Amino acid sequence: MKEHRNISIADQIFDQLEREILSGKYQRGEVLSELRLSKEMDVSRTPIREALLRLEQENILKETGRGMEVIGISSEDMLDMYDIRLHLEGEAARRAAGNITEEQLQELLELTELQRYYINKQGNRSSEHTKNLDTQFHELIYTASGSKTYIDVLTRIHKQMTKYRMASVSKQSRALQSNDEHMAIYQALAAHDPDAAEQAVLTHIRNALNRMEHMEPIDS
Amino acid sequence: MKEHRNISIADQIFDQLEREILSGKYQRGEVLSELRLSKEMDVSRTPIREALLRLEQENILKETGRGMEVIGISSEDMLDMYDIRLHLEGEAARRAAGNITEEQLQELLELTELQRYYINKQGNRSSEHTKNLDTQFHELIYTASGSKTYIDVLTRIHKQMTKYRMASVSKQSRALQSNDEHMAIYQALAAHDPDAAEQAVLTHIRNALNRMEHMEPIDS
DNA sequence: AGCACTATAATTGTATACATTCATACAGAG
DNA sequence: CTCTGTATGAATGTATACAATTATAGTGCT
Repeated sequence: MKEHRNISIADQIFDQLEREILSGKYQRGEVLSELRLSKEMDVSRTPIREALLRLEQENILKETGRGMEVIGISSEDMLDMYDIRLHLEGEAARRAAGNITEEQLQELLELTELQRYYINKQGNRSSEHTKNLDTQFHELIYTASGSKTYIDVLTRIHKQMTKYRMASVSKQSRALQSNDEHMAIYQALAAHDPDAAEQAVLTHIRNALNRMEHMEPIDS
Repeated sequence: MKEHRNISIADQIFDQLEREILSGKYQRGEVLSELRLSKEMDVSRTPIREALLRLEQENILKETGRGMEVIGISSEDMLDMYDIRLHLEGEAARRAAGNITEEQLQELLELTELQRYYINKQGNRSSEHTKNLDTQFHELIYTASGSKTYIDVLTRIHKQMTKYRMASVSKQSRALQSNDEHMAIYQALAAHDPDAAEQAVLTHIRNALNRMEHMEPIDS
């Protein structure tokens, strides 16, 4: 089953810009101009414009009248997003427990183990890898829920949260705790136990919220 | 306080297309071509393309490889959306009960009474008016919740549901029951009672779900 | 020195031209 | 009659040209 659409330049630019914004290359408040980006990337304004438009719809950029500004997410917004995840992600996990395939379970386990490896390694971009793996872990569970609507809503929210979390440092001990929780989620899903999966996910989100509230944002 | 952005042609086309799709002018499965639309509306492809792109991001259109197809929402998707609303809209109502202004309450009451008028009138476009007022009613409550995140998530979902609901006929008796429930929600909000507001909203959604499951889709 | 006005530069919004892909229909051969 | 190949048309994707708005800096006047 092949995709019916080739990867366009606009798609690639969208992915690239999203990565660069979420990873902090473009700081909060910075204004991106179409012309500047098109010169930097050596393409015309058209695909750049398309990519910026999509990023605006994802609440990652905001139109200001003279360019697209990298959105700042307030800590209040962040709390709301955790709140919504607490209301939705347990149900998504319940569904995933019933639907997840052996192949998906295998991938979930690999993501978890790889994340642990990077946390222990403590290398240069280790923190970035750790967070990317966290995103892949949760989005895989959303996918396994089998519900297009749940996938859409939760993926959008998780992306926005990533942008905020990227701008913070986290201690190794907390990262290890989070990784343990991922393993617990994996085991509940591997046992196809909806109740256990729901509880493991809710515990993980509550703890993540707690960890965030005790984190110091970096200056940069 | 004026907006910093003028209403562009692309914005207008986006609004117009969304209305036309949600109201059923373009049927599910129909493919919209940029060139055709640009001729019909006598503008260039550029703003058309931008509008279609935004509609795609709202899950109202889908890229097919040879045009944008009007998305069909399955009854399964519809159930998921009700499910998510049951998980989120109670909390939004709780918050609204605390934040809603007198002016918003006044508007809520007017929307409710106007809706009752149209239901009783049973005119030509009465059903369309009724549903538009329903949308305005719920979106006003989302706004009153004061949370950008709740507003975004719930508004998106409610829009998609509207598209489905527009394609169904509903009996006058059920419309009146729904309107009664709106009035109950209004009264709970007017009393600034979070518990009552949550319960009234949850009851309304459960009943709406029930009403939908007993509805006959029109053929057209 | 300060203020106002003008000119310029930068930016988005829109139109249009060009490239490319893909489906479809038609014609010709077997 | 069927299959295949080609040509044509329609659609998107991209580049570029043009219009209009706005911020900013500079200059001249008081």
